[in-house]
This record gives sequence, C-alpha cells and structure tokens, in this order.
Amino acid sequence: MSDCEQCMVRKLSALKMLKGEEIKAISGCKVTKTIKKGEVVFKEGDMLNGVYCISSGVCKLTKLTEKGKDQVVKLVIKGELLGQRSVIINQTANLTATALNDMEVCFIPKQEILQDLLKNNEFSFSVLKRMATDLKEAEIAIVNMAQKSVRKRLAEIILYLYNNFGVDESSHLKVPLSRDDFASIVGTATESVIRTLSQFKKEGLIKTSGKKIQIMNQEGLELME
Amino acid sequence: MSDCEQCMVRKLSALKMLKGEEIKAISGCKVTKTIKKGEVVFKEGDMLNGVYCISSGVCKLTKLTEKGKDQVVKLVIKGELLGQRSVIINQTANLTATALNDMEVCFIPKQEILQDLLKNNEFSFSVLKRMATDLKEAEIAIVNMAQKSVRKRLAEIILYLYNNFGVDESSHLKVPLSRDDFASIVGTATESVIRTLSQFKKEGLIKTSGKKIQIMNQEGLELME
DNA sequence: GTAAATCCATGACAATTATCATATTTTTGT
DNA sequence: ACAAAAATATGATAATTGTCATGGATTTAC
Repeated sequence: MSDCEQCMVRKLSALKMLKGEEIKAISGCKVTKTIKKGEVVFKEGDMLNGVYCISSGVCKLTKLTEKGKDQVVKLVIKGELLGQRSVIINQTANLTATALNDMEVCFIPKQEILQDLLKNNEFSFSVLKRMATDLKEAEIAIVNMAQKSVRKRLAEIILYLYNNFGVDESSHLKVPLSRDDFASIVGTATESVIRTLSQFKKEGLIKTSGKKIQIMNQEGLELME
Repeated sequence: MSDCEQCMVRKLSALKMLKGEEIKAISGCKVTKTIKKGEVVFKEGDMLNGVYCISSGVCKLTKLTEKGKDQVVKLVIKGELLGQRSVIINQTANLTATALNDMEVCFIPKQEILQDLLKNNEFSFSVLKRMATDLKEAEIAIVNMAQKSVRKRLAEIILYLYNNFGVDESSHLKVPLSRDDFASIVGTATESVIRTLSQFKKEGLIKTSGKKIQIMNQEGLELME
C-alpha cells in the first residue's frame, strides 16, 4: 500500500541514503503497524527481527533496574529508527520500547537492513553518523545524571519536551508524560517529582492542570542553578 | 619505523578489517606518540585531525561540568580508538582524554580514516558495531547513575577495574586512580569516596595502602545491595 | 633528604532525596 | 453518570550525600 519512495518520514532518518532499488525492496517487504498508547513495541531481551521506522507518535526507551523500576534512557520521535543497534550487533534488545501515544511504525526485516548496510556505503556511513550522535548525547546524559540535582534535571526535561515536542492548542506540553514517567526520566522517586513540580508552581515557573504542564517562565527554568 | 601490518594492537580494534593496501597507507602516514601520565591527549572542544589508536596505557575520557568539575565518562584501554566519534561526525571533541599512566598511541590522520570508512564496507561496519556496543554501555551507565547509590557504584567500579585491568605483583589494583578520579567516575564528592572506602575497609571488603586498593572480599562487593 | 605540595582521612553539620503514610483529585471503564 | 482505579498531592521522618574545616600521611620537586 503506502510507498516508501514517497514517504516523507523516511527522509528524516538514515534511510534517506538508500537507492531506488533498495527502497523498492523495502517497500515490498515492510509491514506497517499501529501501536496504541501504552503498548510495548519490543521488550528488553527480545531478539528483534528487524528495525522500526516511526511514522508518527512518540515512544520511550526504558531499562529495568535491579529494584524493578524503569529508567527512561531516551525518547524517540517521528523519523527515527528503533532497534537498529540490536540488529547491528545481533544481540537481544537492551531496552524496552513503549508507545507514549498512538504510533504508526514501519517494520523493516533484519536481512533487508543488514544487506543494505553491507552494500551501500553511504547508508552505513549515515547510520554510523546517527549512532555517533546518539553516543554523544548518551555521554552528556551520563554527566547530567552524575552531576545535576533532581531540580535541575527536571527543569531541563521540561524544556526538552517543550523544544522537541511543542505544545497543544491550550499551550500545554504535548507529550503525555505521567509523574511516574518524569520520575523515571529524571531518575528519582515519583514523590520527588511531584514535590519539585509543586515548588516550580509556587515559584511561577509552570502551571499544571491535572497531568498537563504549561511553561510560564521559560527563562527561569533555563537559568535554574 | 614500526609497521602497522605487524601490529598486534591493531587487531583488537576495527582497524583489523583494513586491507593490505589500506594498512600500508596508514603505516606510511601514522605518527607514534608517547604521552606521559597526567598529560592531555586532546581537550573537549578541540578539532581533531585524526584518531588515536592506543598501543599501551590507560586513558580517561572526561567532560567538564558547569560547576567546573570533571566527570569521567569512560576509561579507554589498549586496542581502542580515541576520537573516532568526533572525526565521523566532523565535530569538535565532546570529551577530554587524559593519560592515567604513560601511554603510547598512534595518530592516524582524519583523511585516511574517512577514506577507508567510505571505501571499505567491512571496516565501516566494524566501526559501526563498535559504536553500537559503546552506545549500549553508555545506556547502561545512564541507568546506573540514575538508580544506584554511591556505595553500589563505587563497589562496581572497583570490580570493573579488577576485571578489566587486573592487579600488580602485590595484588593491588593496577590502574592508578586517585580518590578524586574515583569521585569523578562515580559522580560524587571526593569526601564521599574516601568515607565509603573507609566503610569498605571496616567491613573487610578491601584493604588500602596509600592510594592503592586491594580486594579482600570480591563476593561481598558483588553482592552489595 | 627535606620542604612544599598534594592527597587522604575524619568530624560536624547542612542540604538533598527517599520512604512511608494518607488524603485528594483525576481518569477510566461500564 | 458513577464507582473503582489510578494518579497526584502533601506531611513526617529517615537515609544518603554534599560542604566546610582541619589534621595527618604521601608524594613530588629541587
């Protein structure tokens, strides 16, 4: 049905480097899937038979800790590929992918991707660049976790959500994260998130209505000590 | 002088995938450098003109935090490449590399590496795999930072040093890390490291003499809650 | 070999964050 | 629309970690 050659989303990822032939092959074997909010795309430990290209929606990648809590490692958005790392090093998934809202994804079988990686140098170099960027971001995340306070990390994630996912008609953050999700992104207890958000409210930095968050003083969040 | 074709260290990294021609080219243009303990190989923000292949010695990769402290992101060892990420995405270095003991490295110019990456698919796929593995490790580090206590993280880094770098004749950990280094790996204050090590001593888990550490009860460290 | 510098160690105390208990509000399912 | 479930909120308190001060031990440089 839908044709990869015309797909705008593909242009956002390394898949844009594929040649006519290769695109056609993928068009022929890809499977489009709909994933509902809260559903799991794949689980830590699953052996993946391919990668997922996200057409719409947002997804969280989490890792289960020894205490049984989830830690969010990364939020993934339209145009990015899921599962490429596991496919490349041929290992089970390191993370669990869960839809934060309704998603549409294209599943591309492993053999197809691996074949293209080995044959098309521009494609594999592009994937390499993408991964290098991910690695850089992960390194920054390590430093943030190690050195910044919960308060600061929470302010930063709110700004991140604002800058990357924007706001809805009522100017509330678009990505629907629960306090629990925030806690597992920031790496703290849910109560600490709630308390800190209350603090932010008192300070006039944000407003909330239910789980929805609205930024009132962006600079205040940015300049947080 | 020394010939890359014969180099055993090269076999440990993605460079093992290079073909005869390519190796010769590198042999001809590489520069061998000696770096003394404490010296900086490159600094965060430097534009790198090539990558460094580590022949001997250990090196820490750090990032400067806003508070002016260093956070260690990774320890790098013989056979690994330094600076590949910056060269691949053509950006300034994200991290500072500092020798923890005397090192010998081979500097390979950027053009040479990039050429090989674009021409030799097996090489670039091998670099890709390496980077995928680094990314996985970085994700695990994020989770550890976010969820584990200082005590636990310190126990883990001691075990890591033991497993990856071994001990000297007197069965003390080989890598010479100061309490300050430990603090910036674990992501805590130096005093907290000192205090926690003292605690470990009291519990019979380790012994210390000066900055040297000896593991007395490996299982105790492994099973730490 | 000795002084200076650096590093290790520990106490006292403050700040941050976690945990447990318990309301209250919001969302969900029917 | 309504009850049940889930999520948010807040207080009280404990545990962890950070900061500042100070003294002793090692290492380094000349």
